[in-house]
Amino acid sequence: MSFLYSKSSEYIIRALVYLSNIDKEEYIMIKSISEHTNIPHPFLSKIFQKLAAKKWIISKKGKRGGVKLIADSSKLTLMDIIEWSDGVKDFSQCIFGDRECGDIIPKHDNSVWYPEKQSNCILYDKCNRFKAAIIDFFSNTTISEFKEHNSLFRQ
Amino acid sequence: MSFLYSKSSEYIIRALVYLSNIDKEEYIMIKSISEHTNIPHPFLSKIFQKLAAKKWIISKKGKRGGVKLIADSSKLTLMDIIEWSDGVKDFSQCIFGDRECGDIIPKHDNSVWYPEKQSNCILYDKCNRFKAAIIDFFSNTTISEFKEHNSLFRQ
DNA sequence: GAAATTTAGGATAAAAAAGTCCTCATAAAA
DNA sequence: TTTTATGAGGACTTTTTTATCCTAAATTTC
Repeated sequence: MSFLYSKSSEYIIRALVYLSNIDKEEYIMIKSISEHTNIPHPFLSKIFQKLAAKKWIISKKGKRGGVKLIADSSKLTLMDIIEWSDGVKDFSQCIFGDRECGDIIPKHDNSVWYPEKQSNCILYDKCNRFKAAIIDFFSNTTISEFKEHNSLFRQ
Repeated sequence: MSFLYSKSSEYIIRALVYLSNIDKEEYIMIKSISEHTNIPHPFLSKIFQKLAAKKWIISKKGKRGGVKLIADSSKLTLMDIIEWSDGVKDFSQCIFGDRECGDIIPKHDNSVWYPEKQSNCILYDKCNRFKAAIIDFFSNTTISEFKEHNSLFRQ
C-alpha cells in the first residue's frame, strides 16, 4: 500500500494551483505553465490531455490557445486529484502488510485465521490516528486554498 | 518529494517485525520468513544481504542456517528503516513543489526571489502539522511495538 | 487562403523499482 | 568425506513510472 502521491499527482496539483491563480478569461499556454511550475513540457501536455477529458480544464488549439481551469477550485480537493491520478487508496488495509487491518485474528490454538470485527492489532489506534491525519489533510485541502500562493512557482 | 515508503521498506519492516517475534537463539530460514510474510523469496534474500551488511541481522550459511535479528528492536524505528532503505527525506521541502518550504518569497515588484525566514505560504501551518504527524509516527514507532502482533503474518 | 502557432494523440525511450535466476561458498549432517 | 541445505553475490528480466518525439488537427493572424 502506498499512501502518498506520485510525481504525476504532484505535477497536477502544482499545475492546477498555478492555473487557479490566473484570470479565468485567458487561455494559458502549456509551455508557459511548464516553465513556471518546472514540469517537463511534453509530460505536462500529456497530463493536460487527461485533465481535459476529465473536464477539470478546457483547452484550445492554435494561436492564442492554451488551457483554462473550469473546475470549481474551492471544491477540488487533493484527494480528488490523487485518487483520480494514482487510483483509489484503501485505507482499511494495514499499512505494513497485505491484508485487512484489524479484522483478522488467529484462533487460540493459532492454527486458523478467521475474521473478527474487533482488532487485535497492537498498533491499531496508532495507525488509525496516522491514517486519519493523512485522510484529513488530503480531503480537507482544496486547490483554492493556494490562491495567491505563488511561492510555489518560478517568476 | 515522496513521503512514505517503498515496497522494499514495507518488506523490511514486515520481515523485521516477524523476526522480532522469534526466539533469538534460532536462525530462521529466509524461505520460511518469505512464506510467512508473503514476500517473494529471491527479493527477500537480497534485502537480507543488505540487512546483514548493515548489521541489523546476522546470517549463517549451510544446513540449519538462516538469519537472526541482532539490532535492538526497541530502538529500531520505522524512520531508521525507511531512511536507510529509501534515502533520507527532506521535510523542509514543500510537499507540492521543488523548492524550500516557507523561506522563499517574491520581492514586491515580483521580479526576484529571495530567501526569508518567515513563510508567506498560506498552507505553511497546515502542511507543517501534516508533516509533523508523519515524522512523529515514523520516528516514534519501533519494531518492538509490534511484539506478539502476528496478525500481519500468515500461519 | 496561407502561414504561424498551439494542443491532440500515438509511438517510443529512459529511468526506477520490483522481482528472478544461476552459480559459488559455507556449514551441518549423514 | 560426501551429501544436502542454505545464504552470498552477480547478472538478468519484468513492470511501472516518468519523459520525449513526431505528425496531425485546429485556430488565429496576416
